[in-house]
Amino acid sequence: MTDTDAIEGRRDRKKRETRQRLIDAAATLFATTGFAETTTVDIAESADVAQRTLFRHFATKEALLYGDMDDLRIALRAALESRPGDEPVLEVVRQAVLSLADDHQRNADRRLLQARLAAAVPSVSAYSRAVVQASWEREIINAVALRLDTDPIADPRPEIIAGAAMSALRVAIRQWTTGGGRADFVELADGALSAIADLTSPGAGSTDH
Amino acid sequence: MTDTDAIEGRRDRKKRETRQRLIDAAATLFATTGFAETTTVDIAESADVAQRTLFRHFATKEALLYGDMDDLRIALRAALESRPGDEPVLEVVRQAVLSLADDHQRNADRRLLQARLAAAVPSVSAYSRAVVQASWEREIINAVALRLDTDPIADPRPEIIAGAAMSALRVAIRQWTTGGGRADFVELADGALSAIADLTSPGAGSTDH
DNA sequence: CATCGTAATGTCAGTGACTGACATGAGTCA
DNA sequence: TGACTCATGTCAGTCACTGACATTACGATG
Repeated sequence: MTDTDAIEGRRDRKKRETRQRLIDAAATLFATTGFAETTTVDIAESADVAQRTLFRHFATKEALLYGDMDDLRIALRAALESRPGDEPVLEVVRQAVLSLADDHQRNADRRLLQARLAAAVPSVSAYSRAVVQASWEREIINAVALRLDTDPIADPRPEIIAGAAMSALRVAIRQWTTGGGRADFVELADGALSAIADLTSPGAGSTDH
Repeated sequence: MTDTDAIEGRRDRKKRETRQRLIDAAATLFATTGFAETTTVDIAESADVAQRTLFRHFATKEALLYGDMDDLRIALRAALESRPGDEPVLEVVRQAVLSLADDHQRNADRRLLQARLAAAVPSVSAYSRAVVQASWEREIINAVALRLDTDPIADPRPEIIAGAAMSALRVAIRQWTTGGGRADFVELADGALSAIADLTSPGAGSTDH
């Protein structure tokens, strides 16, 4: 189905399982005991591995909380690449953001935990912004630059479009989190994204109080 | 001149001086020895205080590197508030970003050091994005919301405009840093900011490869 | 199936950021 | 001068994270 299933042997499977046990153990402990209150030794013991093994799988405690985010970034990239080449850029970005909506609905508990900890713990907030969201932003920048046939280093437009999109996404995530994950993420995202389109067509950049 | 000079006594002055000595000692050591290679004990000794005193002034090692950024945020706010009420929002944001340009030209060495460390050290990058830049972004969001007479929590437009502006600012800072601080920051910022205006008038959000 | 190389994990002993508790001394104010 | 406050010093501790080395489990190869 994907491209990473090149006949996985027992060794690779065990490694992947250990990694997943660590992620799940961490999420459970963070949810019940709190982020700061949970030590990496606690998590390692709960996953039945040595602390050293934990740090071979994850560089930081924060990375452990967001351990399942690589899949999400890959899904985002896939969504960006799957759109027809002549589709308007904003629509491509919209579809990409909506691919994240799907995930949030399916993994609501985990995403809510991450969002709540990001709101409460500075180091988690920093990781979320500077690592997780920045990686999404880079995917969008590259995809937009490709479609505009431009150099994302010299031309600021891809980065600006991506920045606006990420802000819309953050608004949607915040509203979704505030509502306890009960609201329809697609609606929220569409609402925020439409504000970008409003900027690009009417003169919303001028006075209108 | 400002509003924080409510007759500063000797005690407050000494506290401020200690804080400044820590900032300068840290910058010097970071520049000569490297960020990771410099310990907080080194910095404290270089500033002739106890390590405990360092951590009473700054919560983290990263905060120490960006210890002079509060002034910058205050300047940004002042720039946002000083613009006439009927000025177009994008022009207000432009003036605010340009107020940061002034500072970068004046404190080029310090800003280059911060930018270079942010590019090289993950924890510094995270702090820069999630603390420093996020605080600027909040200032812009609030100012834009005020001018659009809208609620920045419910209405996504202020946050999206601020997100686009922050992306433009990041592009300008990156280009300025890449050029060793020799380029004209105002030109770079104007170049990046004009890409926002391009989005709001012509149909740059559609196909145009 | 025995063997050998390799990759994952365990063990152990650090380093260094950061914190709480308590002591001290300088600055301020009556 | 004397009481009071607040910045700082001292000290001991916790915990995230790392390097070095030993060990065990896989997997390929004869």
